Amino acid sequence: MRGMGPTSQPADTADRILRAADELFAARGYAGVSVRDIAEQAGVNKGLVYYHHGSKAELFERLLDGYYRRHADALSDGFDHGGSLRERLHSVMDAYLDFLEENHRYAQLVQREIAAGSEAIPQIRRGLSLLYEWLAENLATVCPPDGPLAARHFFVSFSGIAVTYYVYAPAIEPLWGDDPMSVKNRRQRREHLHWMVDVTLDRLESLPVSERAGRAPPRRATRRRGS
Amino acid sequence: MRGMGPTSQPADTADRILRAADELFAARGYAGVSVRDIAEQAGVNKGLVYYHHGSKAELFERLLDGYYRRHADALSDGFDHGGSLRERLHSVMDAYLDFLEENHRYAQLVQREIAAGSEAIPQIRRGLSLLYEWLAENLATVCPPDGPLAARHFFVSFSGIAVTYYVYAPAIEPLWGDDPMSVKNRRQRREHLHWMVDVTLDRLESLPVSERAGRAPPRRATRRRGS
DNA sequence: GCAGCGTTTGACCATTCGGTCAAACCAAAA
DNA sequence: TTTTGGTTTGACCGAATGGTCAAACGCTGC
Repeated sequence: MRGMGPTSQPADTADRILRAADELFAARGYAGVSVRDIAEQAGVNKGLVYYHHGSKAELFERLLDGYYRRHADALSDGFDHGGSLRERLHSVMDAYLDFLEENHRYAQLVQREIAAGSEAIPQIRRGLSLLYEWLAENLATVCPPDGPLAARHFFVSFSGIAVTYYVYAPAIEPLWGDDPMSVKNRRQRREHLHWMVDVTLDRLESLPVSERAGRAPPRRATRRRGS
Repeated sequence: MRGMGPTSQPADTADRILRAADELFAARGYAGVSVRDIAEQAGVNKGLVYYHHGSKAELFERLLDGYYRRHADALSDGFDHGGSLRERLHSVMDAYLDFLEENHRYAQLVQREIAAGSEAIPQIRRGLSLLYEWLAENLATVCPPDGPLAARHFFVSFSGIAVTYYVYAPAIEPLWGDDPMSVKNRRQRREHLHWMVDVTLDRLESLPVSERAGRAPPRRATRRRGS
């Protein structure tokens, strides 16, 4: 690695560039930020961006790699808690929320670039995959394998529910007339999500066994769109 | 308006440009698309983009305006259904899903540009505001005014849960090994969301009245993050 | 036929983009 | 002191960007 070189602060410069890129990419998206912007934000010569990180694309990739590592670490911390299914679900939810609160730029950054082709962003897919497979495995005992109550739908719903808050926070604020990222509101949000997990799990556990394994999911009180 | 001019197809050209911009902005984001790209996609001279729509920013604004109108129309269709609270909630959910299915590019487009400053995108705020105020009003009888079960949290959760699917569809596909936008899966998703509405409403309606109005929300079976 | 007018075209502009490079820099090893 | 090698700088490149414009086009009413 390029660490601890003879002069001033080599790794420090590379890191300042990375942090500047983090802020700008999250705020304006990959295409919305120029290398000049990044260099200026980092207080550094533009050429240094290429010296330390190769290119704009490679810089972006390194940024995502760092996030992916932290994401995977945070989730696996949540995964290897023991206890009942309910306790494990709450552990993972908390781990996910911890990660999102400490890396809320990640959610914005990913969210901005994911809508296009996810082809070019394997880190994101791998990150999602971890959570998806864990959930599919752990919900197998209470969810039917197919239909609207299959684990894969709860994966989308609960990861969506968790991420949405942090991604849309700047848009939510004017609606609420209150800062969604305040300590009080973040704690309330956490309680809300745990309540949702409990309510959902309660209902799933109360399903007749026949409806958990069969292909015909419960349709009670649901309806189609024609009013 | 500039409609029905003497030559070839005036309004048609403006519309083709708008449609091309729609596709490209949704796929690559505002900054990721050049006016040349749009003109090429529309099969039209670049100058015409400026002739018909003024500038890139103004073109984008018109696009959002059109979506906002359709969004507002779709929602108000769902709003003025009668019946019980439960029936009205399902109507609005269906109206919202109908809109998202017919305008899935809107979700991607909005989602891409909302994370930055929502300052410059008043159309988006107004669109969200319609749904937020309707929900806050209609949930007032079953939700406490504050705390983790306040209507505003359910607004974020359920709009998030609904939108996420359509925005992340390209990223979900490789995970599922199945196309989330297929007819079968979209119908399943709809049933899943109605199930979530029912489960949530059931629990809210079973809350003791004291917990619906008081400032202390129920904490049963929820926990803090330290495991 | 001809004027009038909305539309279309392609050349053109200044600016910014991602990226390169030779030269200068500077602390530590010799 | 001189050499060394990782680091920093500013000038520079071709391509692409958003935007402009005078000229050409083509239909309609006269």
